[in-house]
Amino acid sequence: MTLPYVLEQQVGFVLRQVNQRHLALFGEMMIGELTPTQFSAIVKLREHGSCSQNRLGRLTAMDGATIKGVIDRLTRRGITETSPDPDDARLLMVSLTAAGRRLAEQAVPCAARITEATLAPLSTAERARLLALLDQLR
Amino acid sequence: MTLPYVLEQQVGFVLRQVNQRHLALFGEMMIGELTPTQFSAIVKLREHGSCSQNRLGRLTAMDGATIKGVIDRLTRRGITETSPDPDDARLLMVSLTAAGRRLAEQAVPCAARITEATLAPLSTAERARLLALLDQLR
DNA sequence: CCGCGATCATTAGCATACAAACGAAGTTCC
DNA sequence: GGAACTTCGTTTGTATGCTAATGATCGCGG
Repeated sequence: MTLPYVLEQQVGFVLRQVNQRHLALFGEMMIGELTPTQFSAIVKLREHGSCSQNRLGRLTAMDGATIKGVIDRLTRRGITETSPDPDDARLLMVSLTAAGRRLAEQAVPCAARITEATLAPLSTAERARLLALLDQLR
Repeated sequence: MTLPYVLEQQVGFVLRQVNQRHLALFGEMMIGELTPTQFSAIVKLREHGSCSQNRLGRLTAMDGATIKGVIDRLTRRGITETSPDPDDARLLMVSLTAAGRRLAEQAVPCAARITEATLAPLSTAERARLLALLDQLR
């Protein structure tokens, strides 16, 4: 006797839907037309000051091809800027512009509200439990 | 005094990474070059026999534009086939081909193993807890 | 039976994501 | 000092996934 396969109870399917809801909330609530990945890059640049493009990708869990597209779009909008590293000709250093730093200041509290909205159905204890469980699957 | 904003502890960021890991496992372990969304469509067609394209999208949590691309690719590979509904000229009915049904039989147990691999770090009780928590955020 | 709103499929545009392949540039080891 | 390996950035191709617009069709109310 085999357990039935119920798509709606599979972790991958549920994960995709939870992610969809979070993405929708992010799209509604975030300022400056920032996407979650663009916001991640900005946060890490704010912490690290300046960073090579690939290293920024590792900090934000994006591969080289993906982070390049993200930085290209942010740079086109004047939020980030790039320059070659004088000591290592392979590296493309990325940093926030002044406008990017101003945007980051406003975006971080906004992102905190988005996290709150995403987790709204859960109590404080449940939120901690969820994060701890997800962390093991990372 | 404000809590610091730690990107790595935000539910959206963790969710994206867990999803990445699941997608990687899916890519390694699934047969027939099926992606998670393609597999979802196949499972639902197997349950429902035949289904309009948009309704299939609702069953699998994909919007009209996305499900169309998925079905186009499956049809191009001979896994699904489409036909107009004789009673409602707006509908495009989608169903599995014989090859699609054979593939579905093998893919479902494979998907069960992928779910198992994704949840491997958790105990049975933890898995149930995680699913219950995620379900509330759907 | 006619208009109006709803549904359906399609298309275009944008933004992730990953794999694979490439050349350029470092690093290590003999 | 040179070969082998690694890292980095880039490009190409494929697959989601969303929004918005479009046109066809359906159902309902008057």
